[in-house]
Amino acid sequence: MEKSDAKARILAVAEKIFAEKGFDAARVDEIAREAQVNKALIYYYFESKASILEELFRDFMMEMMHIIESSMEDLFLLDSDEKVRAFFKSYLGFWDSKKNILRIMMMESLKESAPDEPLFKIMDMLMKQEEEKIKAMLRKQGLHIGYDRMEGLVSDFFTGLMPIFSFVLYKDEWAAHYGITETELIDKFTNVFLITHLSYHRYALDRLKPENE
Amino acid sequence: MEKSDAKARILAVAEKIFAEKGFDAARVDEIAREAQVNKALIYYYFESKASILEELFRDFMMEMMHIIESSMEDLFLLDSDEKVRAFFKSYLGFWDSKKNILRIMMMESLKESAPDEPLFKIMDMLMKQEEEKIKAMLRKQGLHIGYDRMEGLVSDFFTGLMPIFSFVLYKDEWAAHYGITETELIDKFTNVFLITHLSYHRYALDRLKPENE
Amino acid sequence: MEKSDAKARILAVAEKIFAEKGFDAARVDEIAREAQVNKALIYYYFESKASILEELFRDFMMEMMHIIESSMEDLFLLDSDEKVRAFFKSYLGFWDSKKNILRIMMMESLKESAPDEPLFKIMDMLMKQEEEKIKAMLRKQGLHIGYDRMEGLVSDFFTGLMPIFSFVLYKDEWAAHYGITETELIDKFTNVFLITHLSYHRYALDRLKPENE
Amino acid sequence: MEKSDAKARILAVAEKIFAEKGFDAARVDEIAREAQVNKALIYYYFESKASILEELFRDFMMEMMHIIESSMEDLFLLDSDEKVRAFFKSYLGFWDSKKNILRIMMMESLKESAPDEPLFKIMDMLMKQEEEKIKAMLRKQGLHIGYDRMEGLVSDFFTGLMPIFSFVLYKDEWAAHYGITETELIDKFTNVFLITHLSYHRYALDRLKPENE
DNA sequence: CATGAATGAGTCTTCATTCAT
DNA sequence: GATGAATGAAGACTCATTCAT
Repeated sequence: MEKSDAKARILAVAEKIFAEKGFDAARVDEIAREAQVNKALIYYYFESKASILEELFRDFMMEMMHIIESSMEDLFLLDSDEKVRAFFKSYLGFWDSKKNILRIMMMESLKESAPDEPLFKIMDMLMKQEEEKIKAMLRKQGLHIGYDRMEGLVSDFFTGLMPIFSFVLYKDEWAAHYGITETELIDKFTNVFLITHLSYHRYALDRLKPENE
Repeated sequence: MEKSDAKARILAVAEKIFAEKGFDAARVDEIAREAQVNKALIYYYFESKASILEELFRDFMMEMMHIIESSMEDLFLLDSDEKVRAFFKSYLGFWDSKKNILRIMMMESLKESAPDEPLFKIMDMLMKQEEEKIKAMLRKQGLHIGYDRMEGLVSDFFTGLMPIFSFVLYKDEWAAHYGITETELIDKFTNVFLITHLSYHRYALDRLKPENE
Repeated sequence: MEKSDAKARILAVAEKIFAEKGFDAARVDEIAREAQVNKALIYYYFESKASILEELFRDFMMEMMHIIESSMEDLFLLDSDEKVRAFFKSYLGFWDSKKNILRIMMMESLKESAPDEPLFKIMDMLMKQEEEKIKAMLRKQGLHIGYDRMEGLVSDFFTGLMPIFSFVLYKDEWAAHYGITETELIDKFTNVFLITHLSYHRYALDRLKPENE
Repeated sequence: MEKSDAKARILAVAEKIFAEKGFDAARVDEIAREAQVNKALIYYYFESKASILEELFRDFMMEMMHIIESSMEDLFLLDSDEKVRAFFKSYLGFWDSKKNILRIMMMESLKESAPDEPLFKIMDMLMKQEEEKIKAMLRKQGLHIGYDRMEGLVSDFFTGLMPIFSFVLYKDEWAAHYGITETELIDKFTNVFLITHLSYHRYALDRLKPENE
């Protein structure tokens, strides 16, 4: 039940072109040309241009779900700075590999007329998973589960995910604009992210400790 | 040299519609209709649909320049938590008032084919200003100007501006999605932002102090 | 408030082409070409191909209403065979001048998925008018208004209007197929129609007369 | 040489869909779907969409020929009103069973660009048969064959066949529109038709009788 | 026979832009 | 300034038909 060659090509090319010029500026003709299929074939596999986008999103969500369920180690249990940095960089790499779909998603979600916000769906998937880890960790450390869940969410979204997504999406242009190599940029961002975002987790944790009150 | 009424109306409506559906999905007809002007009049004032966008961006940049030069107090010299919070909230309010143009800018800048990246221009304007403040502050405290400028930039952009921009752009949907009032959401974001982003500034500063080595 | 030249031309050509090949087989391109207007201009004046048809129908109905209200002499009060024949022929001539729209209407109304049946609307308009004439006539002759209205309707539609419409629509081909001149054909049809359809009116009338019971 | 199941299904479904939306608006895809055959199979059995229509017409004509030759009693020899009415109703029932193909035929024949007019072919078949009956009848009654053949044709087509066809094609909508049951409608139409159309036959016959002058 | 995939040539409709007044 | 009309060049989508297996 693999996707046919042509269909897969259409999806791949559509993803690329949507990312390049945005959904609305993308042309079905161009997708057909680059995917080397007859334009009508696109409509054999998809109801409309919009439904290509939907399938792209759906596929991505499915993949995300599987990945999140199966792996995604716990950032906060890594026991050395080195390990934390290494893990974070591989995490960045993961999102970097999803760059195109991420870009499309963000462009679409910025429209005020946008629908149910796939961005939030990702967030929810990510959080459900993290929550369990945090709970487990807290239990191990003998702490009560009393943290401010909503604030955690706010932090993870706006000062966690958003910096990471924007980094992935802007890093190339940034590197070019400010004359810095990608490697250096990744290093600096890693520094900065670990200091900023992780300081929230530290803070949240501190708030829970009995001797802290 | 004030903008004529009609022209101003065109710009205002265009900004609204571009923000709602994105530049490419916006229709000149719709702009004309909502602005209550004849479609041809748009072409009397503007060369093309794209040049409406350009003027919108240009105007915004001009305004930003004036605002930055004239005001923009120094977040880091405010001497009480209360004052810092109050200032930050008014800062959020400022960006909130620029929401539409920000939205358009982000949508456009996410296109891989995007041009000179107005986002970076804003960043540059903001930084130039901050830099001077920081230098002044450092001088006053007798510290050498030796901090990692690029890292500061990375931090300010990815963990400062991006969280703020995304907050402004997503807060309504977020509040709706997670069932929280806007006021509460602003509060929580303020908490989180001050903890995360400011911890970088603290850290950067610490790195400079002699006794810190 | 006259229809602009171009719009009128579009309507005229559309009527002709719809009649020639049917609505579905008619091509907007062809209408544009024959009407000597830019194809896009058609969409400046009309929402869609279908709405050209609707306007054609609407205009026709309006015209019918006016004509029916203002004129339409009473066939049954004409006092000599000659006059009846002459009137009937001019009546035929009237429908002949509406041939195109009639043709389109019939084609469309034959579709099972057809909507509110413009054919019946015509019928209703025609009947409302005739009814009054009949009532007046009966009153003058001192007869009770007791005729079977529904049967009258059935007669007028299926053995009155339908023969007339089909005559108008098929007469040319008929004349060609059976090798007869149009004039002769009209004569024969007039004979036949006056014998058949009018015999119903005579019969209905007879039924009402007291001595007839 | 029976039609294969699939082929028969294609023909049946095509007939239904052509009748519903007209030949031009009917889609080969839809025929395939409803007939539960692969679209390509349609092109195995038929050269083109048009040739489905042709086969439908051809089959219908064949059937008509057989029916006409074998049966079709003589309406004018039935000796009581009751019998005439009963025969006429069964005649209506026959055409009602051919409703779909009739509908298609009429729609197609209304196109000005229509070809050889299957409607006239039916007419011719019907007439050839009737003619013989009439001749036989006349001979039996000792009358000369001197009637106006063309006028008879005109009558049979425009005030015989057309009312019957339109009755069959419009009766459902008519009943719905005028709020009458089908049975009642059939009764009324039977009344009306026998009065109108048959009065022509009576008239024609009268004209032939010597004592009639 | 049967089918999933593929395609050329449309077909309606849209849209930014321009013209004439 | 302002407008109704006009237009070229696409744009998304369709459809009868064919191919390969």
